[in-house]
Amino acid sequence: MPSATVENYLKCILMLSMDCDQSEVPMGLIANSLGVTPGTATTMMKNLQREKWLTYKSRKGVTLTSKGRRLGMKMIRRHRLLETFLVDTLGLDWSEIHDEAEELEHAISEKVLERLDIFLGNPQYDPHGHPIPTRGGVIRKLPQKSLLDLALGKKVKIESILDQGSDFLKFAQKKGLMPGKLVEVIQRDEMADSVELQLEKKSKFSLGFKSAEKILVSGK
Amino acid sequence: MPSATVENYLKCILMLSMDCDQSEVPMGLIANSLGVTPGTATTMMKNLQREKWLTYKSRKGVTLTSKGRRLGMKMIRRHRLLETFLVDTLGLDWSEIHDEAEELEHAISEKVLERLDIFLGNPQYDPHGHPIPTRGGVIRKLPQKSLLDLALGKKVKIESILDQGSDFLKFAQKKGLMPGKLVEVIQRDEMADSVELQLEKKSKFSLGFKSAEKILVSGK
DNA sequence: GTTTACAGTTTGATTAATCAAAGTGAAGGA
DNA sequence: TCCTTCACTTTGATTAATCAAACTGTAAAC
Repeated sequence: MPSATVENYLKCILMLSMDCDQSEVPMGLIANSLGVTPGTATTMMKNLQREKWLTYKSRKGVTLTSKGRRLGMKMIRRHRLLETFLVDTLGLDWSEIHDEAEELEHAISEKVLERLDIFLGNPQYDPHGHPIPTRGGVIRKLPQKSLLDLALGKKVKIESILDQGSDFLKFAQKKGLMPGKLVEVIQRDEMADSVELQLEKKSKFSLGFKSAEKILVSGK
Repeated sequence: MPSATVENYLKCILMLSMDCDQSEVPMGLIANSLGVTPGTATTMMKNLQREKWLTYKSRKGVTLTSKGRRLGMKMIRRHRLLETFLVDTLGLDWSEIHDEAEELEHAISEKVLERLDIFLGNPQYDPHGHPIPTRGGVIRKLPQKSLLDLALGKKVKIESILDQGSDFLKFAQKKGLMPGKLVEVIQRDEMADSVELQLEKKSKFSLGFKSAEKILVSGK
């Protein structure tokens, strides 16, 4: 059985390969997002290759095997179902669940997870609007449109928040930037690098481009 | 923060010191119940002493410090609350929850645990009838009377099952030997080393002395 | 084409947890 | 008192995961 460390590496590599959308994930990204030194990542990739989780090409990067992709997907499923449980059932704060789920995902068995899934009513999205992979490892695509791509004056529904950091999430929650809420971009200032937003029944506020890009909205 | 291994050692030592009722717990018992070699236990005890979890006397045994007892008790609380959750909320089988809780207890935070406690309605006993320590580390005593100490023909309530093994638990569950059920000893055979039992609305069956001793009943 | 910068690799060491097997001390039998 | 036994301790080795720091390959910059 894979260790918690192996589970973390594979989940991380899968997520990187999903958003960089490149089959070959470079060492640097991996080391960086797991907070280990490059040497550690290199050593680890060789071990993971030996156990057929991925293929590793020196100075190129790694590609998950289907075995590796399956485990990575399983970890994402666990993580997101756990986050859903922590918010919906136990009432934890939206911004504090990531780290909790990060621990629990390595300790929960398949059996308990599937019971939890049933108990929660087979949710499709976690509290941040991220799609939960099915038991078979299929995951819905996120909308590709963010607040940055939005025409002025158009009201759209927030779908997903692309940030796991508790600081940004705390801010987003306070402002009402949460999945399901309606939002409108009323101003856009290229020079100031920011957009001005209006949420229903809330006062206006503005958001830098970098942050606005993290708020995904429905495509219609 | 203590590792899962340290948490296991301390929980184990606390449980041993509670049922052997001796402040000094011998090495052999510890090594045996954790399934490690004696040498491993000795080495570990020295490390645990260095970090003030216990005091270790060579060839005598170990005694938990109050810091050690507190952590051990916290682990028992986590374990039993988790078992309660797995049975009451997720509907897992009575006999399959021990190992699941054994993993989860190292991954769940104080915060999540206390939310879970509230969600479950502050249960006093786990599904096997074992008392759940309070947040402050106080634990109720188990009844001291087992089916072996019972006068013939007296109907009493089952309080607790002193066995974590899934085989015995599966058997007990099938027979209806569960906390809350009423039971009566109708025969007792010293030679055959067994007692004959009658549960309400069930057929009679018999139980060896060793097993009968694991079924605790109310004192009245 | 050289050169250089930097991404990535190698090497040597460390820490926690473990085992096997050799060694030892103390309590009870002779 | 001496000896034996067995519980416990010591020693030397292993595995997974990590780091710091020295080294190297390659692609872009000159």
